[in-house]
Amino acid sequence: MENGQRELTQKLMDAFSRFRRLHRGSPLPGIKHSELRILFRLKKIMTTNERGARISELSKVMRVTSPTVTQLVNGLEERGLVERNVDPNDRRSILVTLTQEGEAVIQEAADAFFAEFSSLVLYLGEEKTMQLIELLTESFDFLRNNSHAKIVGDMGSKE
Amino acid sequence: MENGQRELTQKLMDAFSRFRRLHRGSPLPGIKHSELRILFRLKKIMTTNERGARISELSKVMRVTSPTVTQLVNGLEERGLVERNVDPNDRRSILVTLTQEGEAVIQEAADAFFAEFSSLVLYLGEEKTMQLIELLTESFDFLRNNSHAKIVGDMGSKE
DNA sequence: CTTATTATTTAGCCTACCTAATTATATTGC
DNA sequence: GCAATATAATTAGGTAGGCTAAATAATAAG
Repeated sequence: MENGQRELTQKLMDAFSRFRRLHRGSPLPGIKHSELRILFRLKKIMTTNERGARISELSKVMRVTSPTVTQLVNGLEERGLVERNVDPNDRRSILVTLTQEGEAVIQEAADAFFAEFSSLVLYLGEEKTMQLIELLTESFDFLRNNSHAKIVGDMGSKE
Repeated sequence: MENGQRELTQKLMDAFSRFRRLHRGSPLPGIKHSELRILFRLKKIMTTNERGARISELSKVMRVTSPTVTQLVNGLEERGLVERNVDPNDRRSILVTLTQEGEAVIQEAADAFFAEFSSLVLYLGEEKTMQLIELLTESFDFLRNNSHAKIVGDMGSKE
């Protein structure tokens, strides 16, 4: 591989790696990003299905395993942001629903979340923001279509 | 907030969220992604400075804390991929160097590891890649410092 | 009615980071 | 020259956000 290209590749990798860490700060004190993702998903699902979402449904749509969803729901349930109810039609399943408190947190968090990104948009300016969006999208599409499944896909498969 | 701005923000959030999911994965069996990043960095630094890299130098350039670097170097040292030596000019510092085994691992891993990203670099081209790196870095630094108030435009001085 | 399948949970582990405090050395101010 | 301060690295312990394998419970299939 040519030298300049190797260096560019390395810098890009580093940039991606740092970037991944951005999602770790909590947008709202007392609530984790992963928990917020559950709440947002739940809200979305409940707009078309009032009965709530099954663990497996959340797991599938969020692309995480069900034990992961279970844990997150545990935390949210303890704080009264969601509720668990056995599905009467299939008692193996549980239906997770948002409580009023959960709704309130979503409202609050959405604003904080949005504020963070919108301040970035202001900081970068319109032109750079559009560039960034375009480049991310382009990269996403390329990597998705070329999923050689090395860096991007599995390869983390435990042996 | 103005409307176009709001839409830009929304798009940026979407792009980030989609993009983040792509960046997962681990390197070759027996070596972690984070360790490989150290090795690559070390190799690069050693091309211009044979004496090796200080922990603080790696920490700075990789934008992780020095305890993190220490831990990673520990693991690599145990497996004989790097060596620690006290800097004779400043005995507080240690100089980390690649061993032959480390070089070998890099060789072995490099093609597989770089393949995905380097194909992206080729796809985007040099100019767009550099743009992307810069924008990601800028965004990272901004969001990390999380200073919503400061919208000062000092866009200089990277690295 | 036994067996297989499915949904969720429990237990325990992993990566990739972090902060606070400690240790060892260097640098500065008097 | 030496006490105070600053800096480099390490140690100790924690966190977020996952994961797998095995256990539990309920349903479906033969």
